[in-house]
Amino acid sequence: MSNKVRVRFAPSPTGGLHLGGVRTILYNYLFAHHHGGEFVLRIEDTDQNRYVEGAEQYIVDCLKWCGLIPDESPEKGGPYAPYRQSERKHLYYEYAQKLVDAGHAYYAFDTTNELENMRNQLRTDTNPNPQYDSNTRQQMRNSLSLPAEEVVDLLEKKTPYVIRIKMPQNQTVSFTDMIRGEIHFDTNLVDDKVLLKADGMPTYHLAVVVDDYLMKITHAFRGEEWLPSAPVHLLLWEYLGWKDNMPQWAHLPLILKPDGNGKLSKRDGDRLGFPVFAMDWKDPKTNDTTTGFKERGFLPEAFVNMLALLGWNDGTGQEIFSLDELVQKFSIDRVHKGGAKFDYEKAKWFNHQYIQHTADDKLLPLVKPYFEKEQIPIDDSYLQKVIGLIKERCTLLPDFVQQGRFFFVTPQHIDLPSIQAKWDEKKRQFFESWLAGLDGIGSWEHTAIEQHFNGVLDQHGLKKGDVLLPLRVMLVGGKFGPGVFIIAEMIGKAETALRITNVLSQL
RNA sequence: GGCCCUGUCGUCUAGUUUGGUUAGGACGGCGCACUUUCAAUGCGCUAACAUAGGUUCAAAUCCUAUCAGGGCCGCCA
Repeated sequence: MSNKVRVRFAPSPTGGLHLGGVRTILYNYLFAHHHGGEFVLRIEDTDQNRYVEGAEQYIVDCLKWCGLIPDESPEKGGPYAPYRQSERKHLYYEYAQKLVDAGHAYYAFDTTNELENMRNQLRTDTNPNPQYDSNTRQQMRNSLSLPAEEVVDLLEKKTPYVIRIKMPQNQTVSFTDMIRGEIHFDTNLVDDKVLLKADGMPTYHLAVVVDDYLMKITHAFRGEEWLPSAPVHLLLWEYLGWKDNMPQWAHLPLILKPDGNGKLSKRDGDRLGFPVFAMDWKDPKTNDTTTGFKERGFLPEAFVNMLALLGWNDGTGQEIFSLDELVQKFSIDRVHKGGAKFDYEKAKWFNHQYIQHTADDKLLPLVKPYFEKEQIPIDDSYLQKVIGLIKERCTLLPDFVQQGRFFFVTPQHIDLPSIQAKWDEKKRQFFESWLAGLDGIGSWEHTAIEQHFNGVLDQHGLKKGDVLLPLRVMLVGGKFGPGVFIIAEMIGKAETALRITNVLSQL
């Protein structure tokens, strides 16, 4: 018997991939690799009404960007293919039927309207959400309440029906969650969930159990919002006779909105100005694009590192981990139980850390597109030097353009007021004579430039602090950037002279 | 409303199993230093055991109750 760890991420391809989803993927990946196991991507596309064009490819792209590549997936295949539930449709009926035969499930013929009527009629202040359960099932139209002949008749007439689980009465269903410990449920309070829909597709409840069994999943991670339906799944594993093969469950804490409380949603990101999806998601119906972490200028390594620490830590205080380190150190019992509010400031801090620790030549291809997008003419080796000079003041990739543009193009907007605040004739004369002597500088290199600059300074009886800021503003356009003589060296003698002359004429 | 989950600085968290810490770290904020601007860096400050009762010489840690927040209650996942 093989004990190989097998986990799966099972998204429904209905839109952008949420932060929480990526974290679930990450924990799956880390757990699998830590234990030398396998990580499976399974697409749960059993709801035909929610089918969204391109959503599956988008998920695959996100996984690739994050570097969390599954061992088995729809595109890659594997020994348990197909990995798309819509392509496994034919498998589920048999199991649903088995459950009916064993008396653990039943046919229900109620129409949508009838269900709605039942809920409306039974709704009271003390019971705002009436369920289809052991209390109400006898009043509904199903193979438990109807005479056997009528059921046969309805089936023969091809009346649409669903198959529901028959929740037992007076039982306590328990299991041990890997991060929460013992959890108990009273079966009287759980409803008869639909297992097989009228269109022949399974619901999540049936599909997750059947596929986890068929795919030999050993550990199942999912969000905490699934906890209430756990007893259904537990019972299904038991009724199908697979109890000994049931995976160990771990219900992950939720990622909460930064302000107030509640689950973090795409809307919160729009409202507060930060991404929630991993990558840009363009809704094919509305054509609206929601910004992703990737396009916002995050490094995938930073994004993944940040997510790993949102609910987990290794107990040492270390915060920066490579993916390999995470694989090595991750353990499910150090996952926090409580939900974590997402902190965008901290997320940016991680990215800043990663930019500092990434070599300039690795940064080059990541930064380059942002310059191209702004149609700034670039030379690779020059850009790489610039990157080295400005990286410490860049938090997100687009910051490089903001911080480095003046290395490539003459600034259009000059912060004149900053110069004018302390401007006088003496300073003008200094700049003019320095300009005139520029050709006297032996090699156009920052130490030589600075030396020459200091010499002229002495002749004019000025202090360095008097003219350095004006010089900076003339070359850069504003009060920012690395050492001013290095900037002069980089942009060249002619451009330096040009910028100074230009600004001088405006003063 | 019912059920389930959770509760340590503003935020992420260490510490809870095996009671004894000035309750530690990080982000943020504030201040200082450095400085040629912006950053970066270094240093410092800020700030928490949800509440109430127990048990105990001693409780963040064990027990009880309360409170608060969250999740779920679809032929969605």
